This record gives sequence, C-alpha cells and structure tokens, in this order.
Amino acid sequence: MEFGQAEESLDSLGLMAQIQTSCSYQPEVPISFCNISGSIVSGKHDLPKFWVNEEVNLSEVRIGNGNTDQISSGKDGSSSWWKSTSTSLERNKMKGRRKMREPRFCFQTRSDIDVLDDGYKWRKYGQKVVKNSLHPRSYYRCTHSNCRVKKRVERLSEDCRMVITTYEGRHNHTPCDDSNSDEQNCISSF
DNA sequence: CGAATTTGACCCGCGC
DNA sequence: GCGCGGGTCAAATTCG
Repeated sequence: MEFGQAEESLDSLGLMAQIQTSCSYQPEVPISFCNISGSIVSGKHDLPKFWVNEEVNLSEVRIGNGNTDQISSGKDGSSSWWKSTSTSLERNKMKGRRKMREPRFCFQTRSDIDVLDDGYKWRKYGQKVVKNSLHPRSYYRCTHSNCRVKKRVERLSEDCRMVITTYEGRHNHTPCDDSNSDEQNCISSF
C-alpha cells in the first residue's frame, strides 16, 4: 500500500483536501484519526498506522493495543528558528506557543531506523526523555528556510521496534532531490 | 571549518 | 501558588 491510498482515504473523509489547500487550519475538522493498514515502504517498515489529529479534539491517541501517546502541542509562531537572534525578549514571543494549531499527523511504523527518509532534510533540535516511555523522544525541524514543519520521533516502550512519528505543520516547499523514494513522494503530499 | 548533533538549562502550560 | 512534564534554546561537541 502506498500513501497515495492513504491520501484517498483521507480525501474521502474530507480532510486531506483541507490540509492541502488551507494554510489556516480549521479546528472544526471532526476527524480525530484514521488508521490505514499496509506498508509504507516495503521491506523497511511494516504495520504502519497513521492518523491525522488535531489537538483540540484529541489530547491523546490510542495506538495499537492500548498504548497511549500523549500529544501535546509545541509551537512557536516566531520566525526562522535557526537564526541566532533569539534574545530574552524574543523568547517572550514563545508565549502561547502551545495554543498554536497546526495540521498534524502521526504514523506508527515498525522499523529499525528512527528517522524515516521522507525526502525532506531535518535537523535535530532536541531530545527529551518522556514519562511512561523507556525511549527518549527526538525533535526535528525542517532545515528549509521559512519552513517551520516539525516532527517528533519516539519509540514505544513496549516494542522498541515500533516508531511513532508525528509531523506538525505543512511544508511550503518540495522535497530535496537527493532522495527519490516512494515514501518521499507520498509523504510530501502532506 | 562549517554543518549537524548532543545535552543541560530554561520556559511555559496545566493540574493539583 | 507550586511543582511537574513537555517543548525549545543554544553552547559545546562531534562529524564530514
């Protein structure tokens, strides 16, 4: 199965179109998640489930056999993150960051690698040990200028091969050309 | 030597 | 009001 099918499923739910066409996220979207069975990239990953969620409707996400993934938002509405212009004043702008809303979707894969090659370039900006999880959660941001897409990567404590990837925001550019996998093509649709 | 990662500190929201 | 937990920053370190 390809993400294209996932797109169709999401589109049939009226969600994908919204994400693809709207930069101003509509919190009224009633869909909290959807699971699609199949394989993201044959061989590398299996048992993927992914869902689109919106933090107002979904403070936590049930994964597989009752595992709980705490979804809390982290959002700064500030400008380019990699520029070292952050002062204590700038930091004040982070106020209310967790109130920001971004289109977001998660998917769960069984994989030996933490970071899926989705065609975009990511820079790690943090790692945190989270409660109720044996494994640290990693935080990545897209390195493209003016692109504020973030993703979190963590492994399930029950099954260290299960990887939860949460994307937040939408890319405002195309993936770089150094990767040309199917996965890239599919995920880039988001 | 520049880019990427690591990691401890800091900040903020939320529950009690 | 306070403490906890999650998210981000940024200096130090590592890597290519």
